[in-house]
Amino acid sequence: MSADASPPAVRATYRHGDLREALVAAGLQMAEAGGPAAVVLREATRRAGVTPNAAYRHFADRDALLRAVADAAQGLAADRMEQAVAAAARVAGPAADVVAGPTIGLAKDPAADTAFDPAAGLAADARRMLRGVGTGYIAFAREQPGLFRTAFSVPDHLANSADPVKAGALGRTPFQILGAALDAWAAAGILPPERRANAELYAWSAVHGLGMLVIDGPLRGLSADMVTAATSRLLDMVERGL
Amino acid sequence: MSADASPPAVRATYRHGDLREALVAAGLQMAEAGGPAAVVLREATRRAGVTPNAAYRHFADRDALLRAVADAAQGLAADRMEQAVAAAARVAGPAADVVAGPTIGLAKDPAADTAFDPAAGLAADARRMLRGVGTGYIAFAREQPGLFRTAFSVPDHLANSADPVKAGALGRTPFQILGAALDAWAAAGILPPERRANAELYAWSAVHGLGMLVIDGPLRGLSADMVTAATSRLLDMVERGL
DNA sequence: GTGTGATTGTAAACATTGTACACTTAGCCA
DNA sequence: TGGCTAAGTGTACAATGTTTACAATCACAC
Repeated sequence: MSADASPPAVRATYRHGDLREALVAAGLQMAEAGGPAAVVLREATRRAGVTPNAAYRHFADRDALLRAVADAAQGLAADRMEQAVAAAARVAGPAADVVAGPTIGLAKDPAADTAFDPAAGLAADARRMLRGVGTGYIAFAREQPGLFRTAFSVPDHLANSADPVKAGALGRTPFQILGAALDAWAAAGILPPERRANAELYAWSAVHGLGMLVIDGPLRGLSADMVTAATSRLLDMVERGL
Repeated sequence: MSADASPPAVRATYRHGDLREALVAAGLQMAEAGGPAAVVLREATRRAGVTPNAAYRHFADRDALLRAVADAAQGLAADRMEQAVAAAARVAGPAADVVAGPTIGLAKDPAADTAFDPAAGLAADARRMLRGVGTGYIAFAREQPGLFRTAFSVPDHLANSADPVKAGALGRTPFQILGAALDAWAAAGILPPERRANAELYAWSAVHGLGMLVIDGPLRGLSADMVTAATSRLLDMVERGL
């Protein structure tokens, strides 16, 4: 806690330049270290080298600041998820669409095998994609518990799930990334149309629940290996049950 | 916020009698109204008719009080779950040998049963029980969002999941109630033994995730019907995927 | 250029909170 | 009866969110 990143932030000009951004950035730092409760308005202004009240020119109150920080955190979560999805796709290699790692046996049509059946290829891709989404989500929860809690336990509405302020570098929000994976499932024919509606909720619920329980719920303290295994098995359950 | 339950609580005796209990009770009230963040130590002492510092004779700090409140809230959750489990069992009709309540040891002699296929009866009972657990959990989240958040998002360890202080009136903690339902699944042969281990985590994750998302996550604002439907479909997924 | 008005920041102040330290009261037991 | 000790009180302090009044600056029409 001694030599922190930002120096007292002495500022020459009267105007800050982009105080709003600076406050959110400071908020992210604090959220990273201590979750949503650690996002304190005065400290944010301090780090921005500004008087406490200056924050009120950009945010109605502390809660508004916290929400902005939460949105930014969701963007970071989206980045981590995109990364995991990309990694999962890459694992497949150039040609082989063989199942990755812990994917349990769920082959539908035993006729289709390696390369010939295009539908099987689509299905394998879709499964990989969804696993990537879940893996990335849990990875973010484990790697950045403070940001995770900030991102996903600050009250918000479903209607805002696609708000661009929550998007990652690639322009998609976590919810949209998940939705895309489920669309892929539907397109590949492994998710019956009648079950596509609201499937986000179920998949998200499962993974979000694990994330919360792992980082600050009754399941805290599980070893990394246990969490990895649990994630894998949870995803198995989702795949089987969707 | 005007005429609150407890009068200023004027006290004749110097000793309070059971201050600890009074503080937890006050904390529960506040948690009910505003979640964990609303549990404020000074206000609790105020409601108990006592000086702020008196609380420090019973709790190391605000966090210790909050944890005690969370434990009590888990007990209330357990009560709601037991109720739902019992209701689910009752639905089965008088013939069923379903025993609600804390009875976990299932019938040992499969011969004795009303239906023809005893195994099928056991399986149906087990499914009903698990659905009851999930339904009760979500019902608690919806009926008491503040208590739910307090109960299940205050950091704790898995090792404490069976701590009697978290138990409901029937003596079981939420985790134990869930575990009993899964035991019933295993006993009925609908949960392969190799999948029984840690199955609590997956089932809990799914339902807990839905609970969190519904009450103060991105899914807040869904109508009651939508939540009911989502709960049912989520439980379908769990049943299919466990 | 130069006023003029809206933006953005500052100054001072207040109620509330968690918590430490030193004290008092009263229940209990030898 | 006397004293030990648990349980409450009083005072105090630093920190936080937030309000109200004021000052500096930018931006732009003239």
